[in-house]
Amino acid sequence: MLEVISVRWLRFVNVVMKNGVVLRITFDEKPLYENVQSETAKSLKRDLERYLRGERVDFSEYEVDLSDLTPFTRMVLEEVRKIPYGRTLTYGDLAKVFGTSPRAVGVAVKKNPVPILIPCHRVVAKDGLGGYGGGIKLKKALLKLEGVL
DNA sequence: CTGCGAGTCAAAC
DNA sequence: GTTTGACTCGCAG
Repeated sequence: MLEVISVRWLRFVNVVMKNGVVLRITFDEKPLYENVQSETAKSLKRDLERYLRGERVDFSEYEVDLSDLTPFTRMVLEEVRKIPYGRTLTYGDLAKVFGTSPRAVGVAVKKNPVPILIPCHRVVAKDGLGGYGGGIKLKKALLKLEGVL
């Protein structure tokens, strides 16, 4: 079963779920037509709204689909997922964990299909913010929500 | 302080 | 094979 959640925030946060598993999250100009049925979807919608209001929320229980990604990318994203609310790591920190280069880490996190659930905005450059797929202003806004910056 | 070159390595072509 | 990054480091101006 396919479900869709759409939350207004800056633009819109659109979430697509299949059988209770989150396939992807995108930041769009327009909302998607919502279809929220399962308890999981309802719960995720509530959690998103709380999170975007600035409350501390833990998304680690939601299942995400990383099956299209390469093993390396999956590994990096799973590590990113462990970064706790309000904390950040640098690309270099993660590179050290895997014995790879900061640049390779950047390439990997850029492929994150489910921002927020996998908090790739918590990965920053050593001096500065680094980039963000959905635009740097989003990254800044998310970090601000969490009280970083 | 700022700028630039080189090193790095997974992915995409 | 070659090119390209959501990076870093080091070293000149």
